[in-house]
Amino acid sequence: MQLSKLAFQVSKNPPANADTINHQLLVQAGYVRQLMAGVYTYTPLGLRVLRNIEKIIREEMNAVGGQEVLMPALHPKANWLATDGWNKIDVLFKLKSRTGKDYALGQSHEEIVTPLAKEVINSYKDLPLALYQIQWKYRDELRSKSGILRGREFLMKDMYSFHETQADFDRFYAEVKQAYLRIFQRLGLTAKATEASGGNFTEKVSYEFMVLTDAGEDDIFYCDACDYCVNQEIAKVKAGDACPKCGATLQAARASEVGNVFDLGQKFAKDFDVTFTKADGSRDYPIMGSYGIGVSRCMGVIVEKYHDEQGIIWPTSIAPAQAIILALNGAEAYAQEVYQALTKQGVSVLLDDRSESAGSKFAAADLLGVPVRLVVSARNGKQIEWKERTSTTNKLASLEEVCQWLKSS
RNA sequence: CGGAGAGUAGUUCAGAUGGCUAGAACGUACGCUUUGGGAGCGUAAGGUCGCAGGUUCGAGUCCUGUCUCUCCGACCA
Repeated sequence: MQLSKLAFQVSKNPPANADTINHQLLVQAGYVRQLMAGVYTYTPLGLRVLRNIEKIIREEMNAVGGQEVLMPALHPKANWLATDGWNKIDVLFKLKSRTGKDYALGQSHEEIVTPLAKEVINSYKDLPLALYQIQWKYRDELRSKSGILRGREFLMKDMYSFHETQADFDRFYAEVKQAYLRIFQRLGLTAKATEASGGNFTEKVSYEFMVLTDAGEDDIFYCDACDYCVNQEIAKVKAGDACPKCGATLQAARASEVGNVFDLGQKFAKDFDVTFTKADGSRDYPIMGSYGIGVSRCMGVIVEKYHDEQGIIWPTSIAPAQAIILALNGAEAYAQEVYQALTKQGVSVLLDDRSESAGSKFAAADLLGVPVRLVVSARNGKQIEWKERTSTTNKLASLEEVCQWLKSS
């Protein structure tokens, strides 16, 4: 990607009306554009980040046996009447066609996936089944806020599993919980599996995956010594209390929920009359689970966690590129050469070939937050200056060395 | 939905007590100069001052309504 041809460029001015870090930096760096409160466009570079996050999630979901589908976002009223969600869920967006028919926009997909799964679940031999998708969700929030952290439209990975027995569900539930922790770790986030209420979904305890950040909206109590963590909304403890698991002192913190897992029991299977034949010939309802990850919210939380005065600092795993080449004056031709060589080697690299001053290019590279900055300058001959975004020092290297380092990173 | 702040050039903003052709910086176009931390000089384009009413000889400025954004709250799978 050559910056001179890029549709959305970095801006010298931070946007007005953006108080939250992720909102401010993502807009200023040109990763997103706001259409209205809680609704954003992802630009070519922003979309790259989103896709990189998706890729990690897909790998882990596929690894636990999830099969990807893409369900509709536009739903008929009937499915939401079946669970009474049409009346009970106040964040459900409802709309009417010009012929007077009622529709809903998907805020989650239990009402769609359950009747869908009914088609393929006949026998215990068809279980377990896990379907997932990565899709836009719509929620009629009273107030959306904090940049891309709480949108009325947001990208979510939602998986739904169906099981023959509670034991099999418990096994899968634990596997997904581990997969989630791996996903967040790969995204550069330290997520705490937090006990929380099941909301409208279930009476049982659910787990929310919380990342500590002041930009979040949840208050949690957690233990530094072990993995105990509980949402304040159901907490029977408080900060300063002894951890019920290990006895250490509990801390209070603000956090953002980046994922959750729910034990749905047989509620939805019963609502949609999904049954299967067991080995003994009797019929039963499958046990269901649902598992969400806020993909776009993750992107926002990552910016909240990884930035400095100069701009964003993307974790390498999801950065829009591995490196950015700055073509300083007198070295434009060689910079092109380096860009072509690295691209040919499969390295994802940006080239700042704009007719900007050196200072402007340095500032843009910092703001964009690409992990490695490669300065190509007449002053260094064929040597390339390597500097990591997180480092204050740099070193000179040959094109071959740079290529090796990037390919192994 | 309650409370607070804000809507003026592509962007960020300035425009006391109402007063003539509404300004700046950045960005953009052209020319010259310049090239290691958001360069300099010159020229130019770019605005129904969110929208709709009203008061007034005269409204970006005052009044009413309305829309939108941000923050706090309520709310939140």
